[in-house]
Amino acid sequence: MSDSTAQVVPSYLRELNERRVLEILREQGPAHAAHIARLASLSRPTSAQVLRALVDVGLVEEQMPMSGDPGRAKSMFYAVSTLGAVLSVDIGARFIRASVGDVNGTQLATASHALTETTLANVVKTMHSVVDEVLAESKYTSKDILSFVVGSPGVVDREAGQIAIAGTISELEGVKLTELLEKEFNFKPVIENDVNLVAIAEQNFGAGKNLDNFAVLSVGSGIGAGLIINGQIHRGNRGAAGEIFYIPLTGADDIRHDTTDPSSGNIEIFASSIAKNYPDSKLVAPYKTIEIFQAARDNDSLALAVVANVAMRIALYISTITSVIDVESVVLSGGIGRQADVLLEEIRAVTANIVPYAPNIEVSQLGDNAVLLGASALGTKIAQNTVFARRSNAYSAARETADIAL
Amino acid sequence: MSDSTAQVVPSYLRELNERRVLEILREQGPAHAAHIARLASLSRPTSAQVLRALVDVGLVEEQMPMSGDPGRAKSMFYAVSTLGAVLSVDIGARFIRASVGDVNGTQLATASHALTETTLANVVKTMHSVVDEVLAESKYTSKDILSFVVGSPGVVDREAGQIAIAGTISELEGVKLTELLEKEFNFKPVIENDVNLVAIAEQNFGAGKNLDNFAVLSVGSGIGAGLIINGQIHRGNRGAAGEIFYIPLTGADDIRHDTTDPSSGNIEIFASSIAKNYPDSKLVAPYKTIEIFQAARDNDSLALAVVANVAMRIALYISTITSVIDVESVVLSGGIGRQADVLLEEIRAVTANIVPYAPNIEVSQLGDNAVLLGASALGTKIAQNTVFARRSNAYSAARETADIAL
DNA sequence: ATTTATTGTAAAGTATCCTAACGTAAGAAA
DNA sequence: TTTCTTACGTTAGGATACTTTACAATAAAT
Repeated sequence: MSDSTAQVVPSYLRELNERRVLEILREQGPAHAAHIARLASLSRPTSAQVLRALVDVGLVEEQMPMSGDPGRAKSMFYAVSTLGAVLSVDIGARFIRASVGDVNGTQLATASHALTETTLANVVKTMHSVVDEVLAESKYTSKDILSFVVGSPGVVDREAGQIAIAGTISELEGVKLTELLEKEFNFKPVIENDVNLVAIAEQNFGAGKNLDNFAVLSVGSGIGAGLIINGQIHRGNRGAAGEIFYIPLTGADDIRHDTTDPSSGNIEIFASSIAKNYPDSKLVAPYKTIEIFQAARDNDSLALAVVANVAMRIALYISTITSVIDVESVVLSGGIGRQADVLLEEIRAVTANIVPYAPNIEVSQLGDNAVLLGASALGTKIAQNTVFARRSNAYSAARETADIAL
Repeated sequence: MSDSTAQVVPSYLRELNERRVLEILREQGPAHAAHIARLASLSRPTSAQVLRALVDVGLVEEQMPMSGDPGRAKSMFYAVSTLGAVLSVDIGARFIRASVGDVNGTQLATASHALTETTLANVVKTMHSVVDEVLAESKYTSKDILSFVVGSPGVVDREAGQIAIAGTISELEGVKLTELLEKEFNFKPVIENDVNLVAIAEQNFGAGKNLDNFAVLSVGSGIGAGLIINGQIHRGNRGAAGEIFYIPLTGADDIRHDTTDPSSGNIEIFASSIAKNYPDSKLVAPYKTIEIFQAARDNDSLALAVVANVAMRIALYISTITSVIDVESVVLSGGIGRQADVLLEEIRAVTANIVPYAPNIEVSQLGDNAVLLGASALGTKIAQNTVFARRSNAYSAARETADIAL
């Protein structure tokens, strides 16, 4: 199945060890050869040799002796971060965000531009302006781009490079985004579902840092999930994994039928519909999601009723995800999900009532840039592979492209 | 995450190649050295050397030159199958089945004994009798056992080696099955959920042979799923993946509340409840599942109504699984699922109506022994690892135990 | 000032793989 | 029948990679 047909030759060992050393250098920071040798379980001579090779190729920088620890004068080795730029873009329904980072994952610039209208033309135009801004701020130019990851709502068809069920930005539907953006930006983008990127972000920087199996449940104008299974993002056979709003859940109909509504309105509509039962509420129409949650924190009766209903529906989806794949943790994200601190206890209680193995349920701490963070984590991996592959032979380059699945 | 801390040394290459050659030999059958060299992308000298090492260790057998093909006289190499026995047991609600196979996956003996009452004592007793029978027939003794895989209903806690939600055999609940069976049979068993084993069976011998992502939906006295994700069985964080009967699906309540009923009765009960609306039906109470399906094939009105209802509910579960993990295919199994040929078209239609990315839906062709086949496939892998590890050094043995996850 | 700890490098040894070349054998072609 | 072709297995040589051992260099500790 996953048997590579590539030859297993001695040079493969060296490649494995070079990748290993580079990764250690990136994760643990600068170190000298003997230290690397210990971390990588290599002998000192081999460690030095591997480092020399990485320096020759420009992936690692050597800083000549400086004092510090006991022992003989020794060089420090750094993973080079100036090889090029990692460009990330988040196409949201209301904002387009972008960031530029280096190969080691450091963010250099971030920006967010409002998306005034959700036409394709305007999406592209806004992308240009926000990308120009972050590139300028980062001091990189488009020629330095090593990877270009774009987060988008909808189901991403990776073969065709297009969006299938775009939801909140319906004009994206059926557009060959890869092709289009490659023309626009002169660099082939990797398109990825936005919730999947949030999951990758949580895996790298958030609540999923040490978890092999968890889900991100994004609740906002629509509802969707991103799954990390066995330490890897799970896209499914056609990229439609996590498209849970199609599940015919008892009592969850209003959430799920709301997905094509660009406003995150259905909470607001629900509030209107039950408002008359809560005359003592201080909330007044038109109801706004944020205000409702704020009022709930102040124990407003209408707000609490609305929030309880949301909690119930979120619990239903969490229960479903757990029942199918039994994750260790579910992280709530998205416009509504990130407000879920008010209803966390309720969600936990309802979930525990439905399923025997309730997961941990937490609220994302990553903020508005979660998609960008994920895009950038993915982009960093891609960039590292690209750079590494440049100096590798054909045989190992083939292996790497296969690995780019992340 | 999955970074092994083990050293990457030259002998690791040899190990990789030895495993590769052995696997080729097991899958493709006997071959001579030059042929293996081509299949494994090795040079002829290396191929010969690897084979010699495997012969020395007893994993491979060499048959001296025989005439036939063109070219110089050449030895044929066989993967040795007489290293020991792979024992598999399927604890079902009504039957306990067992089989003995060799390391290469060939079944040597199979038997099935009725489980007269579902007490723990009787389960153990029946296991003994059926195991004794297959061992005797296979000509192996308990000393030859290399792996012992037991399929059981319920959620398997692999740490504790016990069953959590046993469903159809409630007496298994909370029993430390690993410990108990090790005492009884003098060999430590690997306990695995029965539906998971069906999934492994389908992956190895059935509809999932070339698929990386598919699910087995087992419909019988209860309902459950087994998931192959990324080519691997997915057990979930606590072994509860696929326990889908907890999902609060609209209209599926009767199936899901039936799980503790040891008879596969709910179809029969449903038939009784609507029988009065179908006076022209030739079916008479008490209704039997098998008879209902048979009658449906003859277009009996009551049977068709019952079957349509079952189809709808199955479609709901398939839709849910697909929405969460987007599998390529769903294989129907279990007492009712395997009768689903009558309702396949209906299931497909309803599913396509609910979800945008409906999977292929098929009926299992594996028959009553599916659990055993899966247990035996899993057992074969475990046994191969055990045997291989015996001759390996400590460093590689550690790697293998980690891999036994399958 | 000496000892101790630790680094970097060189040399030697071992393991792995490959290619090239050779001898052998069997069938095909002349 | 003899020669050619094909294919196998093996040996030899060369390349790569990792380890261990040994030793010089250096800074901190004694």
